[in-house]
Amino acid sequence: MGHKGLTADETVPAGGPARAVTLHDVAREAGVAVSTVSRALSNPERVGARTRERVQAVARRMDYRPNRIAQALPRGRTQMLALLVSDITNPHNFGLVRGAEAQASAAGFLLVLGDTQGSPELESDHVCRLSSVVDGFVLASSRLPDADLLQLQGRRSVVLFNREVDGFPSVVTDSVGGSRQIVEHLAALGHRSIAYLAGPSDAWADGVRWRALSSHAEDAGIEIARLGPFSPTVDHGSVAADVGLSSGATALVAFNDLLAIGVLRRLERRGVDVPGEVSVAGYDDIFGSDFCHPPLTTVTSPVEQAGRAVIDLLLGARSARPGLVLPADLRVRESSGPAPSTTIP
Amino acid sequence: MGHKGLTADETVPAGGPARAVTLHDVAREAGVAVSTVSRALSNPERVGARTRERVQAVARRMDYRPNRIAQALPRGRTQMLALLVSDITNPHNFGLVRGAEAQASAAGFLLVLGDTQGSPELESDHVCRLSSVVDGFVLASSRLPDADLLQLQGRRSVVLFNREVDGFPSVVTDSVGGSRQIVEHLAALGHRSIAYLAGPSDAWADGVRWRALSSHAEDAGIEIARLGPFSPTVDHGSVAADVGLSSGATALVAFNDLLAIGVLRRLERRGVDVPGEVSVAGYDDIFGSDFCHPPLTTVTSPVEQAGRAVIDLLLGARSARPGLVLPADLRVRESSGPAPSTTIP
DNA sequence: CAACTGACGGCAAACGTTTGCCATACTGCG
DNA sequence: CGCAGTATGGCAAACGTTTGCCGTCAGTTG
Repeated sequence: MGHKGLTADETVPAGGPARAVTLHDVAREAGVAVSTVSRALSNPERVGARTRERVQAVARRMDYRPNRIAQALPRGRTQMLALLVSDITNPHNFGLVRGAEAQASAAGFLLVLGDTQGSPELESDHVCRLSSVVDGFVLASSRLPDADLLQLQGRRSVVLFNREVDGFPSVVTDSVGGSRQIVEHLAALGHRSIAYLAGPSDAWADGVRWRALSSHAEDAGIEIARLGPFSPTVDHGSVAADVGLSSGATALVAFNDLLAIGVLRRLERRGVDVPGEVSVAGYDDIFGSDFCHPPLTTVTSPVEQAGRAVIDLLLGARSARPGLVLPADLRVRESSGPAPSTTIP
Repeated sequence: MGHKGLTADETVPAGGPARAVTLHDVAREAGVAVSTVSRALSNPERVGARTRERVQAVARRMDYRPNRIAQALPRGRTQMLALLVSDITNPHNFGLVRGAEAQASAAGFLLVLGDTQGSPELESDHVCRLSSVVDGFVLASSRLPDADLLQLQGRRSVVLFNREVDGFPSVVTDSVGGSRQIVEHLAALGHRSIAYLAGPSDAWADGVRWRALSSHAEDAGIEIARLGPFSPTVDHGSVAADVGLSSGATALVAFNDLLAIGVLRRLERRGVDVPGEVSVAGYDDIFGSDFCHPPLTTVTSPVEQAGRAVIDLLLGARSARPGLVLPADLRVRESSGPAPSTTIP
């Protein structure tokens, strides 16, 4: 029979997937047992220098690549991690995904991505299908009930992003600090009445943001109303804008930038002057927030760093502490300005 | 020892990952052989009705979930697919990822995501690490040399997105049609000199777009220059804008929208009137192209559909033909207008 | 009633690794 | 020279599944 598994100069244009080189092939070629090859490659000090050299040379020459699936079985670990996000098309998640992918990849792990589309059922589905495949989960903005999370934690390690549950390592952006800054900013501009355009009620961040906003508003003697909930998409910004405007508030704070940008677009189309008649602010500082019209005042957070942190936590790196809160700072742009009443004294 | 693997009402707060229920457990409980359980679940007509019922009931009661890794070994297929993109933070890819994830997931496949950061080495790296794990690859905007692709195809099935190589199934957006429409549009507005702000020279789409633009420009008797290459990011739009402007062209066509948006931002900051002094156009119609300032004239394409198509192709669905070209249409917005010389006759 | 047929269930060998344990051979020491 | 101790390499059993093959038993047919 012909050679096979040479350094890959064979041309197999139509052929089915050529069988990969296995430990057995290398062992046969090197004249040793498979176990020896296995050790020579993954546990080098366990085998004599002479054989080690020879085996490694043969393996290199034959272009041997361990089969990760086969490794995973006896090891019980797959070196794969899952990242579940609620909306893969939300730019907010891009940075998270990239940070996580980079960090996982640096640690020799593969990242499996899942899009839960904001549905707890789909999320639960994904978790089930993945739990025999991955060593751990990153659940970003998870909408799973606490009980389900607890149960999952029994089988796999889990890290939460932008959600806090007792007993879970998590990374969150400082929504309450951000909210405080929003309120202070609006208060300083003379706003006395704010409308919060809420996100999905099962989104953890929605509750946190609302509570922080309302408590700080109360402290500052500012009226605040919660409107919605609205789907956090640009499209649904239209409804939100109309509802917000009719509430009579002079400032609209949206659950996130997707919604805020939608609001901005709607207001522009309706001919409402921003920030002349009404100010708008959001959360996340997503791609586009800096060049929409007018540029959006929003709470920014180091999301790529969050992606890395979340993987570190999952991998049990000492450097990452369980309850990491990433700083979130208000970035003031042109969508917020003095309250209308104060401009006409 | 206590029960284990019951329907999951056990609370293991601190415990290590509880061992999962296996075929053996079910077999023992049901008093049959493992092979019978296996068949009862995945090949039901192969086993008698009475036993089948019983086994299935036991499996359900014990909450048995097949271990995908263990299944993959004898089957030789993992039911996982890889999607490699050159830049996960490019909004253009969001739709692709979502479409692909949805379609894969619908077919019972898992999607492994890789970010190659535009580097052929990183791409090759990912491919190696993934090839024992996934059943197939989607390479989006791959920068791998043809030879490497051919070699990979020998081991795994491969589908290309936005790149065409002989012998490979691929999905591309109709860059040449889009380019024609750009040139026609600009010509109709009186432009006589265009600058193409090129992307990375190893990007397949860059070559296609440039050739299509220049050939149609020639046909229309329009001057066209290729400037760059530029990194296709918003940040590098600044350089591109300056270079483009100094070329004296009245219209700038950017390699993609990321670059185009960067150009727009730079021009606005420099006080250059768009489209009064210069028109700008791009490709992809990404998130943000419709609300940047001014809204960008660009070539749009059904990218989520592309994501689905690419998976269909990989899975060998009959419905998807090997050389799929998705329509790309020019979306005219405010960033393009009459050439300056024609407005002052 | 014997022989044939098909349905059904079990045994065991894969799949490609890892790893505990054992046998051998070599080292150095008394 | 004999012994203990150690370095080295091989055997074989896992890991959890799938699947080819075979035996058994019931049902059918002549």
